[in-house]
Amino acid sequence: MDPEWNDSQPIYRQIRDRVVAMVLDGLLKEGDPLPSVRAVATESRVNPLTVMKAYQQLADDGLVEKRRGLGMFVTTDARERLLAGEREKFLAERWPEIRATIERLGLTRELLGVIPFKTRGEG
Amino acid sequence: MDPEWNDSQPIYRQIRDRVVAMVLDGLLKEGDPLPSVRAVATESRVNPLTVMKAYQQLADDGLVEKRRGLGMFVTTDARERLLAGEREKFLAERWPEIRATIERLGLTRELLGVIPFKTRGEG
Amino acid sequence: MDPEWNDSQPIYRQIRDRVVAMVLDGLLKEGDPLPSVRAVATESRVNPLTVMKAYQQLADDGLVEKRRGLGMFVTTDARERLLAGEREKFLAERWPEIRATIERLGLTRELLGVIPFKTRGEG
Amino acid sequence: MDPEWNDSQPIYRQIRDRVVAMVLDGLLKEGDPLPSVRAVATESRVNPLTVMKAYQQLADDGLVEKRRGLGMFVTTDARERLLAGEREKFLAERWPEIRATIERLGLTRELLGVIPFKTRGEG
DNA sequence: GTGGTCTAGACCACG
DNA sequence: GTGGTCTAGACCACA
Repeated sequence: MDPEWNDSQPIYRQIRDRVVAMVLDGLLKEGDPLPSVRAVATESRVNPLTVMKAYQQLADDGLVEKRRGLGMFVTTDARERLLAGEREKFLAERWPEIRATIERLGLTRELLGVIPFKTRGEG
Repeated sequence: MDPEWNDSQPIYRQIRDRVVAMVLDGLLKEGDPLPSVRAVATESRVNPLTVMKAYQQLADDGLVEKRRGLGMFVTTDARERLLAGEREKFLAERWPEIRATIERLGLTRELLGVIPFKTRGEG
Repeated sequence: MDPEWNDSQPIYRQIRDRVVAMVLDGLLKEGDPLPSVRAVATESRVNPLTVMKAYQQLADDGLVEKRRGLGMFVTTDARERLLAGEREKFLAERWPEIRATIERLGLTRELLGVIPFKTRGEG
Repeated sequence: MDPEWNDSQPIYRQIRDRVVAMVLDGLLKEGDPLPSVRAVATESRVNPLTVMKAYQQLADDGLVEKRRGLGMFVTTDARERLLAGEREKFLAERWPEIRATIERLGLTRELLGVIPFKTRGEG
């Protein structure tokens, strides 16, 4: 009904991932305020609790810090820590299974599209 | 406590995926019998209903067929149909998100390991 | 209105602390199931979400593990890890301030009651 | 980002406690002026309303008194009344829980550091 | 304005 | 039966 949300994953997870992506892409920088819980809830027509759950998880991960009465802000070095942490998690927890599937299905670089050989800029 | 199961996915899904992998890898060929529901349930200490659900899903996908009183058997051309179907599903439903993650994290072929350029044998 | 709950702390925190205390006191041992979310909610006349929040925190802390469809169970070595972790946290985060207060107020062992000199049994 | 404030307690409470500590430690004596709301707010980069709330609470407790146009001053016998009141509050409201935690964690005097046996001078 | 907590009640997937 | 997610709406403390 709402094309914004993917039904195969909880909404709070998608909100969380969206923020993570924005930090990784540099759209949210250190010290930037996150849109308020209420704002996101209203705009995306989602319950505030759902947004809060996502934000709480970001805070637990140290990606965001709360300032009483003011809101939530991207922490220092959030992007660097994210890159390191998410990379490790991806390579350890997701990639082995994905790679096995790729090989099992006999998929090739032509079908998958190219993955760069050199690291792209990170700064 | 039980390292056999991944908590991030339903057990019946993992059983189903395990059978699919065995077919793709050629460990289960056309006409081969699947291990009995009871055997799998006992050995993996899982509720028989859970195994049944996995097998039922395999039957619904046309990958196995029930023969009354005998059990379930891998159907003809199961591997070929699987390859086509799973490939399509993977490329459409999973790969785009995975690829976006890879790019966002700046992962390279060195870190991921090589993916063959040419299609490997499929028959 | 309900003497069970202390108004100065969130209920979910009190539920969490209650379970922690039961593990430390040996009333809940490795592998023991936690009372179900619904059971606690009904018995304590609290919303299931509130209980869930407490239980989720216990799971995040690794004190408890979820088994799909079965419930939540005390993990191996939960008590030992709790003792170590909670001790460290208490000594680092709470005790310095508490001790400063005690000294500032000029409180003595007579007023506070005795604290044992030797470690009590832990096993 | 600002190590001055502890997120687990409201800022106005922390300001209040800071003044109380200074009185108990003799750094602020009877008749001494409190730093102005504006000064504290500027220096600690806090909303003046927050400082005001802390000062108001101190005034409500009879620890300081407002003199129109001059500011706020520590009242007579502030330290003595504080000692009595805070002691009672601490022993009744905080110490029982703290002591239970200490015993549960099996903490000893060695780990906690020594608490004097005799009452130290009280003024 | 901000986030934090809670309720009542619903629907879902899993075993 | 279990936990998981979500909604709608309320009240609170804090700045």
